[in-house]
Amino acid sequence: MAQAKYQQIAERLRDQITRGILAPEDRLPSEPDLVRQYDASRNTVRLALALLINQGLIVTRQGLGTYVQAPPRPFTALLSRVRAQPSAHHASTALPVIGSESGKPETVRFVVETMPAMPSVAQALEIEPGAPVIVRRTLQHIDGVPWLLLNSYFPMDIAGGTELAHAGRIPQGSVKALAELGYQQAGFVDEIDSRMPDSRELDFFDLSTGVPVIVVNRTSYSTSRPIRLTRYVYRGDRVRLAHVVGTIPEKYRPAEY
Amino acid sequence: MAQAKYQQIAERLRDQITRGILAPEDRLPSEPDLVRQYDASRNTVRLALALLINQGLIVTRQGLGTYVQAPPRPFTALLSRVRAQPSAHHASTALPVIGSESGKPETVRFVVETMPAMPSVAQALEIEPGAPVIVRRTLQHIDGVPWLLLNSYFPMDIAGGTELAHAGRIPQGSVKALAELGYQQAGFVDEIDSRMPDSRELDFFDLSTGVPVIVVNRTSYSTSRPIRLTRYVYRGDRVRLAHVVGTIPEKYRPAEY
DNA sequence: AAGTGGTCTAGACCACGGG
DNA sequence: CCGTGGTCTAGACCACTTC
Repeated sequence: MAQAKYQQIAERLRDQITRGILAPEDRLPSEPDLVRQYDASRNTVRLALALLINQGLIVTRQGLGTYVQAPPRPFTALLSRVRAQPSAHHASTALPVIGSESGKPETVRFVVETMPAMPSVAQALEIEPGAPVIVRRTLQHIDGVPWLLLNSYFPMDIAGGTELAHAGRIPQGSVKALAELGYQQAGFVDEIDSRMPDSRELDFFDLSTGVPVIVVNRTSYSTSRPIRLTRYVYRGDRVRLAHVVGTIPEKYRPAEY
Repeated sequence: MAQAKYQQIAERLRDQITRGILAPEDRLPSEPDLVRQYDASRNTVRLALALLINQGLIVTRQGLGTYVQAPPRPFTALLSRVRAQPSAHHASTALPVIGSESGKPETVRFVVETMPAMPSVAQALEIEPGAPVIVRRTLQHIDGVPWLLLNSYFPMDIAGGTELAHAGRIPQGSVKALAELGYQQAGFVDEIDSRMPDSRELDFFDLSTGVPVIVVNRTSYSTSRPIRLTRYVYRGDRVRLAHVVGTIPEKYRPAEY
């Protein structure tokens, strides 16, 4: 046998999906049907389905059936827009959403707390691991869909005792607040990763298996030191990052540019 | 029962990994051991392990055992470096690699062909789906590790019959080649997605389940029209994208900036 | 040869969603 | 109620790695 039976079944089903024989939203044959169709045990059929689930091609709904996943990507977060004058770079709390069809992000939860720095946070902020940092956490929905988990980390010696450590919302934005504290932002580095969600992210985004998350780690610097780390976590199935450099023809620009 | 048994087993094992009781590279108990330890059937144990595999936490090696996955991320691709003068933007065939430890990318395969445009390509280039486009395909390794799948698509009316359609390597780069054809690049848009790999990508990168890919779609424009679509596909477990804006302190800059 | 994970079977009961 | 997917069991044989 060249290939395992469950892989053959998965391949046949995958073919039917990519060829359009099974269209998005269509129901696959039930598991007992597939057992008869491919002369396999139910466990083998489920192994085949698990492969397709992990590729994000299908989803199962208990009591209903198994369905071809329609890939929806309505939200685009604007990583950065670069034109001749770099002073125009935004640096808001969350990356702006572009595209006309989606609604505005709404914050469904917001907390400020002090906690010991995780290793990755400590490394970015150049402090000792476990040293206290101020964390501002935001959960955001768009049109009722959870789309963004946002954590901002500030070194204790910069933000301790300031409005960053206590205030709920900061109207003028934390970049301005940092500038008023004497830490003008001179630049930032974005590091973009993709990985599978942890249990917290799985829970908040209500993700099915086979959906990764996109993580943007934005480290902001004054002229001499790191002053902030902002970590954006997006669901990979609904969010795409955009990044515009130079001049592009007018008609290709999303409305909000 | 509040939670399925296989989920409880997975949770216990996940705890041991995150707490460091099971360190990276450590071997987990064998499946028969776990069967005894948790009083479950082997299939249930394997369901638990499948969860952790899909989160990228462990890997199995037939005949050897199951091991805690060490997360290696040695390669960083530079998406864009933005300073005061935006003319300094690179626009090479592949995004440059930064960081001193990794070797140089080597092209292991390179082909040029003409084929009908897939819908996503047609949309980006503003041509009819199925219309012919010229595709330049590159596979790249770093230190023997496959890291990049790169496809560049050119509209037929621009690149047809030119060196872009025939030549092997283009020494001066395709951006310059396009400029010599009268299509000076005025700007580009990057759209960054994350998803699970398809079978081609799985095969080239030799990925285990639970590892997503990062896709960068870079559409380049002249002053009036799209002139190129370049699609970069990176493995999510070894590659991170970087993006630098403004001025950051010298010591934080990777060597190649 | 022995131990590991990979594949497969046959059957059971449960939980959910809809008529 | 019935059909759907979700969970679980017990046992079998195969393929790979090491000794």
